[in-house]
Amino acid sequence: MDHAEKSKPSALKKSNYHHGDLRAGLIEATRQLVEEKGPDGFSVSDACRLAGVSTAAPYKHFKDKSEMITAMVMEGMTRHRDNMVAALGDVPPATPARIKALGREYVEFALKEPGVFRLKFGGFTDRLDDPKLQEAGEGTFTIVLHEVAACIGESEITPDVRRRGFMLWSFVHGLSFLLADPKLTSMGGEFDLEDILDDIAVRMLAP
Amino acid sequence: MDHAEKSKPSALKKSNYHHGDLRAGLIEATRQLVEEKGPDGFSVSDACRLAGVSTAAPYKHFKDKSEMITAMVMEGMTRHRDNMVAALGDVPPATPARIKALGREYVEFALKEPGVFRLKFGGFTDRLDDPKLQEAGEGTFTIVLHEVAACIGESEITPDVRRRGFMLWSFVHGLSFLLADPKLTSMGGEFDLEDILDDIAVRMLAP
DNA sequence: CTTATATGTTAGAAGCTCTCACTTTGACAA
DNA sequence: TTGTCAAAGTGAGAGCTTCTAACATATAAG
Repeated sequence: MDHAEKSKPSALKKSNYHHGDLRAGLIEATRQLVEEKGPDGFSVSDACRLAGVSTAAPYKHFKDKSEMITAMVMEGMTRHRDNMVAALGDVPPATPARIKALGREYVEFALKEPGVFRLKFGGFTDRLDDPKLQEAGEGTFTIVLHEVAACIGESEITPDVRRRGFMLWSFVHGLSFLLADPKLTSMGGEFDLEDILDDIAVRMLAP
Repeated sequence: MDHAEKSKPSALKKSNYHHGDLRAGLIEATRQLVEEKGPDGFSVSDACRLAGVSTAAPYKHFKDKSEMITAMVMEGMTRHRDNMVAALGDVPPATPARIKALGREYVEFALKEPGVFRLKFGGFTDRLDDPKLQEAGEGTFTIVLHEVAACIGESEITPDVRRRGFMLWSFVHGLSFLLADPKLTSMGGEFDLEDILDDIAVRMLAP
C-alpha cells in the first residue's frame, strides 16, 4: 500500500504521510465496517487499519468515536434523502404513485444499508444528538408532507396532512425495520413489496 | 452492602461470597444500565459494579457480553408479550378494540423501556441471533394474527390475515420507534395515541 | 463428615479509546 | 528561493474494557 489513490490535492501523491482526505476516508471505512460487523462490532482501530493510518489520526478530524459515527450517519441521511428525491423523478404530481415511490426508496435504503439505517434510528440514537441530524430528518419528512398534501388536495400542511404523513412514515419505517431483519422478514409470509406499498397508500389517503 | 437480600436459598444469607441469584441480578443490572446509558454505553464491568461482584463473575453464567445482553432482551420480550396478553383482558372478542389494545401495549412498552425495545429490534440484531429470540417473536406475532383473523371473520390464518397482521405490526412497530425517540416525536405534531390507533385499526381492517 | 460441583475471586493478557509530545509536509509571506 | 507556521500525521502510553486461567469457598448429596 503505497501510492496512487485519493485525489483531493492537485494531482498525484508524492508521500503518503498525509492522506489527502482522511476525513472522508474514515467515514467510508466506518460505513463499511458498520455494515459488516454491526454497530457494536465496529471499532475506531479497525477503521484506522482499513484506512491505513495510525489509531491516533482520527482524533485530528473527530472529537471521539461517537462523532465519527455521527458523521457517517449524517452522510448516509443525505444520501437517503437524495435517493428519495430522485425517486420522485417524473412521477406525475399529486398522485399516490409519488407516495409509493418515496416509500419504496425508504425501504430500499434500509435493505441496502441496514447497518446505517438502524444506526440512524435504532441503536444509538440517544448518543447521536447532533442537532444537524434532527434538521436533516425534518427536511426529509417535509418532502413527504408536501406530497401528502398534494395528494389529498390541500395547499398547505394542515394537521390532517401532518397526521397522515406521520402515520405513513410510521408504517414505512416499521416495514423497513422488519424487512431489514432477516429473522423477521419471514413472518410476513410471501408478499410483494409493491402490493404492500400500494395497499397502504390507498388506505392512508382514503378520506 | 452486606447481608439481607436475594432469596433463592432457603431463608437468609450467611455470607455473601455466593450471591444467591447472580444471573437474575446481572440481567436486571444490564437492563438498568442499558436504559440509562444506551446499548453502546453499557459495559459488563458496570453491571458487575452494580451487582457488587467481580468482573469475572458473569462468565460463570454467560458466554460473553453478547449473551448477557441477549438474556436481558429475552426476558424483556417475555415481559412484553405477557403485557400484551394481559392487555387483552376482558376486551370483547373479535372487535377492533382488541387490535387496538395490543397496539397500545406494544407502543407503551417501547416508551417505558426504549433501550430494551430498540435492542430487541434495532441496534444489535445481527449479533443477537439466538433462535429462542426468533421463536419468542413468532409466538407474539401469532397472538396478533389470531386477533386479526377473528376481527375479519376468518377461522384460520389465511394469507390475507397474515398480510394485514404484518402491515399492522409494521405500523405499530414504526410508530413505537418514532415515539420512543424524543427528537422524532415532535414531527408528528400534536396528536392522541388513541386516535391514531383507532384510525389505523379501522383502515387496516376495512375490506 | 467429606467431598464434588457450582459459583465466586484475583491476576493478567490482549485490545480499545483517547491524550500528549513530537514529526512531517504543504502553503504562504518575505 | 527560502523560512516559518499550521495542519495533519506518528508513537508511546494511561486507563479503560472483555475475557481466560488458576485458585477459593460454600452448598448439597452421599
